[in-house]
Amino acid sequence: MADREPAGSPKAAPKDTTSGRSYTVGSVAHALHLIDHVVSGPPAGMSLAELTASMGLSKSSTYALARTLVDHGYLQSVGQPPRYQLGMTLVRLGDHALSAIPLSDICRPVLVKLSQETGLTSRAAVNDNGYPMFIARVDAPGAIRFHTPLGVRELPHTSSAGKAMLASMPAERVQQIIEDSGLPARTAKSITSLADLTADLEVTRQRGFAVDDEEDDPGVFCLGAAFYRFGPEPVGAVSATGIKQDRATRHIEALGRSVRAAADEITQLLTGQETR
Amino acid sequence: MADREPAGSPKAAPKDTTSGRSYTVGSVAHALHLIDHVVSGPPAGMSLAELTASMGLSKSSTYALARTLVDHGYLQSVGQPPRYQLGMTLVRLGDHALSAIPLSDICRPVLVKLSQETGLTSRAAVNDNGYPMFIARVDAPGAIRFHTPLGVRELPHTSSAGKAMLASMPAERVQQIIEDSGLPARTAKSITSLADLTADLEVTRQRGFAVDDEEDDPGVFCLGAAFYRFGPEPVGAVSATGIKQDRATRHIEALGRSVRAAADEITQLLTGQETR
DNA sequence: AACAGTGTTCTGTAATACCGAACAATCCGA
DNA sequence: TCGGATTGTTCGGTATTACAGAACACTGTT
Repeated sequence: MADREPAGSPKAAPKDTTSGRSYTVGSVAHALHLIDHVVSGPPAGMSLAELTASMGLSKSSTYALARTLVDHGYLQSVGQPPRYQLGMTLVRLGDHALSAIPLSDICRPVLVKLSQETGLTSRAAVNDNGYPMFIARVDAPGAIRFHTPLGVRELPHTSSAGKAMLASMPAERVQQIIEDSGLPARTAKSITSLADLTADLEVTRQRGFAVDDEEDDPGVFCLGAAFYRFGPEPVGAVSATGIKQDRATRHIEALGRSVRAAADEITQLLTGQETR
Repeated sequence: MADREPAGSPKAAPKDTTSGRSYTVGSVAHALHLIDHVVSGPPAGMSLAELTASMGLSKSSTYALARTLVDHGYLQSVGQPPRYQLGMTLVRLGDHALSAIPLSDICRPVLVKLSQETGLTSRAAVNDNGYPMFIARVDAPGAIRFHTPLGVRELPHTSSAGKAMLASMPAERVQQIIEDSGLPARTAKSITSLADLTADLEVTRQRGFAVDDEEDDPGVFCLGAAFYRFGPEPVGAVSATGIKQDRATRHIEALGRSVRAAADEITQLLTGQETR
């Protein structure tokens, strides 16, 4: 998020070489921002005019950037007048990047089973310095599609996967992680004090799984459990997500046991056989 | 495919402003090529020195490009000395791009069933001007992992998905597609003449599914069937992939019926309910 | 220790990414 | 049917900056 220009001044800061240089290529940064804007734009895609407005660059420059990205398949322009949306190259690269994480392949069949058992959307995350970074998702057959994209990190203290991982870490490490992330409130129910968090983690340990009761998203309910390979530091966590009102999320104990079992199965797969 | 430079001349063409300008941003193109090199490099990642060698740029320029990509999560540098590999942003973007294609969500459960029935890796592709562009993949539980990334196009005449789609197109349209793609031989068994292709498509029509018998990859066997929405022009195709020698690929008729049934089921889902 | 590799930082300059304006091609409502 | 407003595309000129090259820091090896 710490970026160069908030697209405020049209002429850009002329001499920002104050102290330390940044060693980044400006036009490339512009291009990647362009992609970001397409992502956060409407699904139908964005017109050049819209992109130009959001970029803070001239029309012709935006055009050249978009052309370059289209030429390489990072964007595709559909229709006439063209609307820019994400291209197939990104699908290819994302798939490739995912396949480099053997964990995602290992987790997927387990998640399929978990979703069948619970009727919920189940996901797996790797431990990214205390943050859960999601690398696999399996939607339940009839379930509502959640907006839970892969490749994103959630907060350690508001997600069930995050709390599941924190619960099996020493208090010192938890504090270190929270110092980095802070305890921002995502909803009214979010945990915002270290004392509350440690209490919640203690409950989590005794219960065997973590609960996120509308702490990250209003109306969304999550259960999570961590899995391991060697020491107590968790490798990652699985989570099951549902709507709070659904009857499927009533029997928390039973669902929690399923999540716990799924995590244990992944632990088994990781420690039993060699990953490679 | 029509690209600027095959990275041949190290200094690039200095004055290519001969007739028509290209309207592309050079440094962005460099950055995307850098990503390409990381993709085709070893899974462990590439060092800066290796990248510099493959890029035809100076070390410092390559460094600046890599830094920029790392800053945005397109690459990640692991270890010390750093090795560059694909980053999580690409996972996020790829997932986002895929989710913009509703077909992929519709196909996945059908493919799961198909893989369970056949024990093969099953995939779904959309019709991209006659080329099959793969948007979903489900590996069979115990199956060998094929190198079949999503987001890539296969050739119309060497893939079972491609031939399945061609088989339900008028001869005129087939010819038009083949004029674009040509009939390059991927293996010794590949079809290389239009006469052979039309004969094969006729067999495909009568059989109800397409067969790729080591025509795209030596030792790899594929069955495919197209699915539809409105007219006869297919929307896409499903395919099941296996190793030629496996006993699983013996009973071609039975497997073909499963593939055919899966495709029909998708057609049903597409025509029955509204996609959106 | 000296060396042969790395990756990182620095400076000048030539190239080019950017802007602004003009052009073309649509889609409106009048 | 016609303007008029909006879109996308093309075109020079100039100031910015992306680039090369060399110097620096760092690590492991002979």
